[in-house]
Amino acid sequence: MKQKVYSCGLDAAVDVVGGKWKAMILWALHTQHRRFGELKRHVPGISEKMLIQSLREMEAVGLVHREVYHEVPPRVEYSLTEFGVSLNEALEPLGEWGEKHMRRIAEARCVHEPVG
Amino acid sequence: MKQKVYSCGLDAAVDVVGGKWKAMILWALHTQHRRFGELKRHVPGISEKMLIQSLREMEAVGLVHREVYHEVPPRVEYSLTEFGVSLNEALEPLGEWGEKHMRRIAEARCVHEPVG
DNA sequence: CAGTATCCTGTTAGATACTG
DNA sequence: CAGTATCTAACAGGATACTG
Repeated sequence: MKQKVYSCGLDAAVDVVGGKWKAMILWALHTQHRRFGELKRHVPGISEKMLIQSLREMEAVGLVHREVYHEVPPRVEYSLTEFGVSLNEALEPLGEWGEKHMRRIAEARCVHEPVG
Repeated sequence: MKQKVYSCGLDAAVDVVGGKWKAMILWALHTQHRRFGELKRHVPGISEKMLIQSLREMEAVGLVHREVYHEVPPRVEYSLTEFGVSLNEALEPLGEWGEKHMRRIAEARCVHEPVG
């Protein structure tokens, strides 16, 4: 990957939480730390591939902490770092906005193909 | 497009501001209304295709208003609706977060291919 | 349980050329 | 100026099968 140059803060933020799943994963971690399987249940529709991929990227940026317990069966717990918590807080207003206008958004985004 | 069902507010919000450009376009409109060409200059790197496409989608959701002036040469001005303004406000903390941690993010996201 | 490894597809976005 | 049209590349993401 090339040197990234962001043109504004939003650009950088979107680069980090962008994609279909990261914001939701972050949200799922905002109260407690969770195991891989737990997360999978908490983010409905996500595949194992996308879950681990998103987690790894967020771990690389320092948003998420991964703790391995060497037990049988294996246990791995994911949690937010301080950095992750701060991002989550920054994301909160957006989440509320989406919540509030969900119906309107859903309606606007499903009537794309005119009937007939 | 199928009926959309969002699993949370963030999901819905990301569906609306997602992609590479929309958040930045919204931002570029947050102070004043702007013409097509102005926007292009204000969102560095965007192609005309992506600009118009993003604008149209945001117009369809009601975030952006498009005003055509029948002059020669043609003039079209884009501005935020009330709805767009509210989204922009919800986006502000995220923008600030990105601004604050830009360097860290850029560093974390460019060292992907190990040397040699 | 917590992943990896492939293969495959649809969508996103870039390039280029053209128009009212 | 403000777009449209077309083609193509790249990537995100899904499906499926396998592993320590």
